[in-house]
Amino acid sequence: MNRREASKNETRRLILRAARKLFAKKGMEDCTIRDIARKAGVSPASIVVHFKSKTALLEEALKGDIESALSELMASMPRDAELIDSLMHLATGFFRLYDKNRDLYRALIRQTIFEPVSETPGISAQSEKYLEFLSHLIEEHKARGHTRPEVDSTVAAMSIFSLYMGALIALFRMPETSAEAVSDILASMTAQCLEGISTKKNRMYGDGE
Amino acid sequence: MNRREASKNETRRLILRAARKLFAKKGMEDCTIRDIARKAGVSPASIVVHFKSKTALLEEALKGDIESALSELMASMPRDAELIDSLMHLATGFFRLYDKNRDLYRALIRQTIFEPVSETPGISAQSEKYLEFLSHLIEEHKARGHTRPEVDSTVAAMSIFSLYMGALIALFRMPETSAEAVSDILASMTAQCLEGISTKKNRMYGDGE
DNA sequence: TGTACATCAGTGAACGCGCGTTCACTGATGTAC
DNA sequence: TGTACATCAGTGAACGCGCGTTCACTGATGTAC
Repeated sequence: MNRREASKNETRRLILRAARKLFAKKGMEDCTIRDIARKAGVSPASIVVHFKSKTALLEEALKGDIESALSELMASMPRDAELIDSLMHLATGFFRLYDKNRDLYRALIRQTIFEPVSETPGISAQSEKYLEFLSHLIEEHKARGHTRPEVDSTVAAMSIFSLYMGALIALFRMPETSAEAVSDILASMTAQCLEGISTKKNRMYGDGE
Repeated sequence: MNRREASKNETRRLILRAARKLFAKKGMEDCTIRDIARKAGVSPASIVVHFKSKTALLEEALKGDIESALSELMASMPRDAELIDSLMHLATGFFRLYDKNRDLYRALIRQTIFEPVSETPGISAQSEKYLEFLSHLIEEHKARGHTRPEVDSTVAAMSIFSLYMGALIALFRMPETSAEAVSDILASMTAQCLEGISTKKNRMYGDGE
């Protein structure tokens, strides 16, 4: 690495450090690019050169926390547990993370969730990774005979992710509700989804059993 | 009603009409409050008096379409159908509505979905109404013996709504994907959720049967 | 019914703000010879 | 190794834009007597 590149990275690092502090302290809306520039000791124009927009900067600023949370959660997965327990381990872990600064994570998710995938490569890659992990988890349970063999694990992963998103919306929409309460709701929904809603005689499974 | 009130309503109506046209034509971001004021023939300040913000104006502008779509869909529900068919009737109906102007509905949902309930009374009331309708639908199927009696219909309604939201996110995130394709994905997820994911021996239901 | 006053919807211009963008520039660093 | 030039990260000031807000105001409408 060049000296030039090194100093570029250093500037980037300074900006990110200032951004993390200021975002955490004042929230997304209440701090400006100029504030962050001042704190980082760089020019506002420099921030725009390094990061496309304030949203992109927020994305980068929080990326590390999200990634390390995900790694930790994956590493601390309960072994040989029921599927519901594994899923709730992951979900509650994320809720706890978001609960540390709801406003900030709400801002992040609101800005990114409805954007075309191409606009938010960072977050998209993380979601994709998470979905794949869920999918593998289900395949694993299938191998152990705990999941119906005719279940498409990709579809199941998307379903579980959707339930998680539904709970996340509830978390952000109801500021007075605790993360634990939202976890409990999600647990109910997930359990129900795993067990099924229709009666036996109305189900199509079991044909091949 | 006073003449004063009548003229107030008329102004409001003029603003909404102009807003609907302009929003539909240019999208949320590309038209300003001043544009709408000009088209409506009123002062920009007048819009702010009538509506709290541009987002609130968008909400009001689209409210009618959403409400009438919901009424129509409820009225045209297939009678004595499978639960999955009823659910997909509703979901595809909404997807078709949103697909008429994805950018506009994306803007609406993005601005409202993560806000505290108190900030978006209009949309919140509509979601609430929809959730209740789903809940009743499930109770109905329970009475017909097609839904497991121990299923909590409120939780089930939230689950189904979450799956719908997940599909909606997909619709907005993937501009090149058709509404039909998203409907198909949702159908898979919903069917799976109704039938269950875990194997029989891993299920807890049937204790009381 | 008529008059005198109060109310209030709407006006239009101005304000301060943050945003992304632009631009000419500086000066350290890299590179070709 | 030394020199002369090219590159490019970063600067700081300015721009135009849309936003919500403010303000003194106008004039039609409502109301009290």
